[in-house]
Amino acid sequence: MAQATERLQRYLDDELGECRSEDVERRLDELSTLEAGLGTAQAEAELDVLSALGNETRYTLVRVLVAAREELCVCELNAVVDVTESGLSHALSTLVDTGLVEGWKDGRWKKYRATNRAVALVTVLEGSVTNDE
Amino acid sequence: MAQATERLQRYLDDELGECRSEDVERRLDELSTLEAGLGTAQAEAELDVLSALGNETRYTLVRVLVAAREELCVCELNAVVDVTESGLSHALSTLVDTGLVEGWKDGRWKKYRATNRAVALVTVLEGSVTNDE
DNA sequence: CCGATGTCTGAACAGAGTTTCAATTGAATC
DNA sequence: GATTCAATTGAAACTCTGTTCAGACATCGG
Repeated sequence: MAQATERLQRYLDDELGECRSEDVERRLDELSTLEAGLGTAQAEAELDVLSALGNETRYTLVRVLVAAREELCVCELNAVVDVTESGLSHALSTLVDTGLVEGWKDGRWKKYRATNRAVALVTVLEGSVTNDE
Repeated sequence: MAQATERLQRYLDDELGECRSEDVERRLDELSTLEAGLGTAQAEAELDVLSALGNETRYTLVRVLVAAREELCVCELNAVVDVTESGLSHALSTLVDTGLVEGWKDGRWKKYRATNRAVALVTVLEGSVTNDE
């Protein structure tokens, strides 16, 4: 870290023309402020959501549920993904934990539907990734 | 899968009152249509974006770059995350690959800034996760 | 040129995340 | 109540990903 700070000093020296150690301090402060931004707890929650979606099985499930615009039974979802029934159950469980999906029992069947959060994310993602690249 | 199809038949039987094998076929078709939705290639690209963001180091970098609203030097980003210089480089590399960040050389320094895609995603994510849960 | 500095790349290891298997729970039917 | 069926749970096996280490490449100043 000491090494890195020296490099930052040289960089700021380049940028500002000159640079005292107090300038380095200030910049480090600014950077940690940026990092703090929203609370740590929230950032963690967001990260959980992202890593939940960042898996083929789970993302497929979410996309299907969003596209369906209605609840689907586990036995229907089973036809959509290529995992064991148990694997499907695990996947749905973490999706529920991250608030991307909600499920309830209906007789001996269990149904799941996408939450608003899931709809928002999938929508933005599709819109954002369509454009470039 | 044969087992699963039988279950789906029983389910549709429950739902529709009665159910022929052609009804099962139709439902399976509908489900695979939902799954297909947008092209496979696009879904893969989206998945890449999500798994790129679903990592603490990379997500922190993106959040900082989005919050900064300007380009930052690698030597500055190094102060924000807790990885080796090499690790930082790898992280930035996959972010560039997924179109979340763009970088260019400026003399002997290298600068990175968030893309519109990154801004859109982080914004929605923060908005969506703040509300409930 | 030569050394120093900034950043990147590839291979290897460690660790985390996914999937499966086996066993269990809860609900419906007989 | 016993049985069947839908779905879940926990643990184990396997896979994949993230990080580091070592070395390479490019740029700048002497």
